[in-house]
Amino acid sequence: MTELTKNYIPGEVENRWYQHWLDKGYFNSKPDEREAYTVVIPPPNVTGVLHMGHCLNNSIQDILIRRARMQGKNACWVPGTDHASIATEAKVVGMLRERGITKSSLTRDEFLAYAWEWKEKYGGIILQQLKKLGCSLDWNRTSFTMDDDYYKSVIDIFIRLHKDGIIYRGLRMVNWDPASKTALSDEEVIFKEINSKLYYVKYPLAEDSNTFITVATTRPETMLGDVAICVNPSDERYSSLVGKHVIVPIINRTIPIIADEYVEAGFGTGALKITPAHDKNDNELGRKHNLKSITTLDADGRFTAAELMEENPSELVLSYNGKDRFELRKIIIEDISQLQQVDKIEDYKGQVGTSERTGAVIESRLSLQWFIDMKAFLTKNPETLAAVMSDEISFHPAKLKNTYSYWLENIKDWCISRQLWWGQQIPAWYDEAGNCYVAATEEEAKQQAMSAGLMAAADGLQLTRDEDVLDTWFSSWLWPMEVFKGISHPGNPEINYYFPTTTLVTGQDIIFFWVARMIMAGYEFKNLPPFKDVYFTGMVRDKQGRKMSKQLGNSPDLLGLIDSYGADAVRFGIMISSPAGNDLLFDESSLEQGKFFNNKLWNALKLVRSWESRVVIQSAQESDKVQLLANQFSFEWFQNRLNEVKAEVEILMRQFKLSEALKTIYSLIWDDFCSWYLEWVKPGFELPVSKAVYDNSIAFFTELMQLLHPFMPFITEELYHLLDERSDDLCVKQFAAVQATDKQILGSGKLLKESITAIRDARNKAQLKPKEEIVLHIQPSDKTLYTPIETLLGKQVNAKTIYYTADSIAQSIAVVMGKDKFYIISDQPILAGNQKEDLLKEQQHLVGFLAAVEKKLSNERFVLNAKPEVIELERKKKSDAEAKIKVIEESLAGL
RNA sequence: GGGAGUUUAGCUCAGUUGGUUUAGAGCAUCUGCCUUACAAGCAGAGGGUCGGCGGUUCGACCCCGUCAACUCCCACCA
Repeated sequence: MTELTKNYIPGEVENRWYQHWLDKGYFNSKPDEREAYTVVIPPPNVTGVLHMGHCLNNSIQDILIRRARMQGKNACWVPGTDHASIATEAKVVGMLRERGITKSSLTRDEFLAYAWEWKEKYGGIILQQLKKLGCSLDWNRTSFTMDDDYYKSVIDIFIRLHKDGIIYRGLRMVNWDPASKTALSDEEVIFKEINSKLYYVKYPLAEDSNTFITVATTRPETMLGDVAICVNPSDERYSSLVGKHVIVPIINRTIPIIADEYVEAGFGTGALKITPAHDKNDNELGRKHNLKSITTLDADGRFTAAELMEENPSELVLSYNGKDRFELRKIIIEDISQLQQVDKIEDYKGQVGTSERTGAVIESRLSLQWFIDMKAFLTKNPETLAAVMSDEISFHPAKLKNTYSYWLENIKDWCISRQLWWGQQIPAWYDEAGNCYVAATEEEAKQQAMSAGLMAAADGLQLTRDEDVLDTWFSSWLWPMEVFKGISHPGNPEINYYFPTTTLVTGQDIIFFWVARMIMAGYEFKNLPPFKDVYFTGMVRDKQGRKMSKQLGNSPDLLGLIDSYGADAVRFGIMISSPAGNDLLFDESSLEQGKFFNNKLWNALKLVRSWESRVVIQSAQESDKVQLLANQFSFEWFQNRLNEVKAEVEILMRQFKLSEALKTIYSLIWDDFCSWYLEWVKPGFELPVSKAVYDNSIAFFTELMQLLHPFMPFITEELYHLLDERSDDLCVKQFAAVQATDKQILGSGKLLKESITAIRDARNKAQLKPKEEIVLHIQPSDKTLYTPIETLLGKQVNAKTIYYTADSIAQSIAVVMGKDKFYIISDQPILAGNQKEDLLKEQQHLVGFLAAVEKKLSNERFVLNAKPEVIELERKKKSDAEAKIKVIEESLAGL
């Protein structure tokens, strides 16, 4: 076997094994007779690069998938990317701008050609980066939400839902992003608190120009679209004015004063200006009161006087043309100030909606868009809510069920059209009269038109296709189905086998965007839940709890981290500090811990491997029966610890407590295996090693590597092969069934560890050097407990002889451990140290404890009410405490 | 404005239906060790009364109420 380097070097190992796994096709899945374990990746944006969030998310998925693969399941993890219409279109537009090309100078097809070119060149870098992390994705299945079949499926679904009346087109107030010039769904709007101003503007009464009504507004730039002033009907300040009129400054339009309960008398001046074209609430009020709507801002958020022309606008008004809304705000306030009609300006903290993608302040804008009637959809698919509430689909953490149900119960219609080119183009055609035909092709649309009798002949028929594309989420809600062609080729063997998928791992931030809609889609199109468990990860933050962001520069370079620590260490670091369902405070020191762990494994390997050349059937030491028994004890104890931990890990994994599971394995390896077991069986310097010790140690080590493999795949695979010559790979090695544990031997191990620690502590305090041998006298409460462990105890505390005694030993260091006592005799002068002080402290503690127990037992209501076993327990506590106090008192008397 | 969650050692978190020794882990800290697998290490140690108050109970970190702080989600009071 090869010489082992001093330290573990991850880089070369990781690339080599990943390639090997690929070559062997271990990640590829085909339907077979085994149970499927299916995970579909939350498709990252095709424009994306790997960041900490992906790292967390995909590490978790890989752990689940690898473990399932090793548990005899047919593990299938599907990779892919999302076309991300807004984000990608913005990227492509930016790229074109750099080349001096504007989008408006291109035809749709030309633009799309550039977009595809961009996608082929830069898209999906992130998938390559996932390989670095060790993700065991089935690359043959890589999907994209704009693949041909996928595209067709989205179109098909649109047509289906339209036919069912679930999709409709309508003129509504929508969230308008002036930066990307498209409508957005409510979920894409993020409200942010900003410091703005509240402007108090005086509107003179038409009936009496000396009287004013003052209106408080944050948006004076929309003033030229005002069509009424509204007050609360019970507001006495204004009751005499309702029904009269005011004159809008600058434009000099005469508008009515109306009353509506909607207005809160307490806010501002209690008078509200109504601008139906630019505010959602105003729009509703406008409709209620039959007011007209005057648009003054265009799609770019710039002023337009187009709808004001019939009012013969002044030069001043015309000069506003083309001014940006924020610039206009300043200008208008200046101009009204000139008219002496600004009463005052106050600072004001308000919420504004911003675009999730571009960050631009959202405008409410009246426009013709496509919607999904969510109420109708959910009435048709009540399982969407019911399945989650009944845990047919389990959320982890479960608290998100509340969030989910609240959203569903207060749902609004989903605006699915986007004024973009990159995406699935809406399959709707319009004739010259404006009639709409929804069909897969223009031919079919024409047929529809003709059969509707609205068109005389095909020849003269001019149809134009809807320019818009569909919301990205309208395609990604089909992801778990269409990656198996479940929509484009329903009933195919793959969808039947892999769907419903097993577990979805995703961020809490897209519970509405994606998770909820996938569940809706699952029931609507397949009548099945799309997955059984959903594991929601929190957000990755920095040490101080701040979000990772480019501006703060606190977002680490993941590939750089993988280079310097190794992928296993990165996975370890991120998983160990990732409590289920909570945000993760990322700290590079946890990666360091992972790296140290790698090194610990490497050193343990070096130790065990160094024995290889010294193996004998039975060592000289072992000819001694005592040594043989001691080794036997070590084997049995560790085997049982291993069984115990395997069972614990099984439970933790079922509960999705991955971080806990990793901690448990980490401690098993570092503490139980390295610190205890290996030290127990380790032969003296350059002494031969018995075959039993060698074989068992290799076998245990191998099992540990297998248990750890899902979390740290590379180093475990490497060590698996370095521990022994193997023809198979750990990656696909199947777990054996978990065996029962022997509580008695675990108890003995615990006693051994505690005894060792207690005696070492006493040695430390007495300043006895580790090399100095001692004689140990044990005064046990039960000698039989010590016989199986005495040899190992002696070895670990460097005792040359062990005696049992019934009496205290003079000239010794006494160690009290529960009801047992140890006496240490050394050739060195013994320092009294703080022995007495420690014993007194312990005594005080026990006396207090005993008092509490006695109080409990003398309370007759306790004896009357508590369960018998609890009372029994208290009695035992009492007698134990008394025994311990006695031992301490004896020791104190001897001092 | 509504809703949810959190509050346990310096930091990050466990703590299963209230009763097993007046609370556990990792990291950090302190002490002693370059002991031939490992100083990226070894052997030890200290540190919290479980956010405050009140209640239920024989018994509360755990259940109830209340107050406080923090976090998140939802909701366009102009």
